[in-house]
Amino acid sequence: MKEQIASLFEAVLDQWMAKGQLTEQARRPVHVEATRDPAHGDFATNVALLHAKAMGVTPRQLGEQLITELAPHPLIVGIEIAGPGFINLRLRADALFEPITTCIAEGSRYGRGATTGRKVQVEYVSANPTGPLHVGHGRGAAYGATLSNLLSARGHAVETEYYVNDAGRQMSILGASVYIRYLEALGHSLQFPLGGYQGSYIQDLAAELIHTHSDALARPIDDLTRTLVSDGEDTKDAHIDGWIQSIKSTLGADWHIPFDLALTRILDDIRDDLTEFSVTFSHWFSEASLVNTGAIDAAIAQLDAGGHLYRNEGALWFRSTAYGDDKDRVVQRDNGEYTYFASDIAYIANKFSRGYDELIYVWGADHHGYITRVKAAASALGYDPDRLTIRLVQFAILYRGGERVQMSTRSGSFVTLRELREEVGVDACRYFYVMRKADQHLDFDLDLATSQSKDNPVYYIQYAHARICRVFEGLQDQPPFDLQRGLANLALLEGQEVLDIAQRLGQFKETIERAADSLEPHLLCYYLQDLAGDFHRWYNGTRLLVDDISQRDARLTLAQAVRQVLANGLTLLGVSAPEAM
RNA sequence: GCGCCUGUAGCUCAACCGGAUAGAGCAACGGCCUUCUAAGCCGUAGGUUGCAGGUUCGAUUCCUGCCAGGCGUGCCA
Repeated sequence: MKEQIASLFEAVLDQWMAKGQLTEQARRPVHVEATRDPAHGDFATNVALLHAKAMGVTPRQLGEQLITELAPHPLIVGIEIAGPGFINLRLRADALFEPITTCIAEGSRYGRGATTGRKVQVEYVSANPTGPLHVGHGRGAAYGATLSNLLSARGHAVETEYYVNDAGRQMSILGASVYIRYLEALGHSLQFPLGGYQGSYIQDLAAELIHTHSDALARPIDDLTRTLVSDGEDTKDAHIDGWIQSIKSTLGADWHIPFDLALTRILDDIRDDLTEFSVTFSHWFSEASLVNTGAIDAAIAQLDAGGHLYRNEGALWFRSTAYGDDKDRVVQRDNGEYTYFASDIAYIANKFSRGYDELIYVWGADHHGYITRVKAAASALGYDPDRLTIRLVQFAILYRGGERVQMSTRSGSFVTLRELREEVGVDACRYFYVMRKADQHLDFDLDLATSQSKDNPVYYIQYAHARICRVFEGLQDQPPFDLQRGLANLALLEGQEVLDIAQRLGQFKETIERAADSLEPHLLCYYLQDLAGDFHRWYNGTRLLVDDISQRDARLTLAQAVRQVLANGLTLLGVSAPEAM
């Protein structure tokens, strides 16, 4: 409907341009919006305000001219100029019910856009597989998944990806941690390194290693520790690196046994964890594959050929300052090892080579400093950095009993995503994570999320859905519901509440578009809360199952449309739409 | 120091790429259940949108400066 109205105005602007009254430069797109105040009619546009100055008349004068030249439309029954120059339009009552009809016709597809042909990749979570996901990863997971759903509903071809950091130093530390725990469990006396992974899951993995390999992997402790520097707050990095080196050289090919065990088990755990959270990926991309296929060498060679690299103090540097970075970045250390950033560069090249129109990265807010260098790398590789979008997700702060829950990875006292899910449930968890703008801190109130009370916004929406389901259950003793009869009698619907609902239903699609285009899923949360509120208000004052069959079915048709949109919206959020509560 | 983000009701947050009287929820107060779930609804109260300028018909929104808070600023990953 909006599009129809807008095109009427566009046609007038076209005429003006043809007659030379309006220049290309001064022309603005026509924006039609649903009014907030019923006194302003049903729809309004500010075209007159936008073009008045360029055309040398007052907005109200231009409005008058627009109205007289506007082609008549059978559904527009009122048109007037108001305020500083808004044009308010009033539609025939049955036209306002159009969203109901469309919603019923399209069902679960209602709200989805036509295929855009745009290919988008969303990479998110991508947590190091060195331990279970914690609550910080949870927000990125919920945000990325919901965003992907929205982009898909928007009509884009969406692929999702988890980048597995299975090649870096952190993974070596993980493998070493498991191996040291393994030695410990076999009775060797040693001090577990400060720089190792402390969590109890490491001991579990060591126990599994004993189960499968007995003591076959054990080596004399003195051989392993001979060259180690002492462990301490200042030397823990050197200490654990020493361990890694001695374990690798002593174990030789057997090193991959504890390493692969740890990687496989933890990655499986992460995958299960996310699946239970309704978060799945099209691809799991291995960083190690970039190493093995020579992709890193190739990418670095490409940068070198382009003159973007130089040597300094033995290291190889990328001149990212040429693209606005604060300082140049090392891609290869003086010891010959590539940095993590080198993998990132190869990964960027790999992604672009797969033909996506847009690459979206979802990162934790602590990665803020990496945006510039990654975009710089994309530019230096010859790609358009604007096709690469990076969204930062701020951390969630948990509150329990009004107190902030302290979390520390080091002490192992962090809250895992799994624990959070089990405490508050997937539905509340998914909803709470995305209900706020991603780049803002999120106060996650555990008490509120777990409370089965009216204060809990996710229940408010689900309750509206369940209520509608209950009404339909009440039909059992009555003549069956006839959808066609309902659609034919929509004109019997009365009251401002009904108009509000119909208007809201009509905004579902544009809400999805807006949320997808701005990468802000929280808009959908607010929309669903508003729609649920519209419904509760109507329901409270209107009995649906009345004796008059025509009236009854008209009301049930409206209820059905609301239920459909609530279900469609909740599905996009990864939240269930319960039939009973 | 530099860079980015954020300042809106007592609290947590909205405000449709500049629009009409800045909106919800919670907290406070007062009402509504013999009728489809009261996990609901209605009403009252609550604001100089951090401060000061600028741009314009119009600014919470855009620009500048200041104030306050957060994050980032490793040959770490």
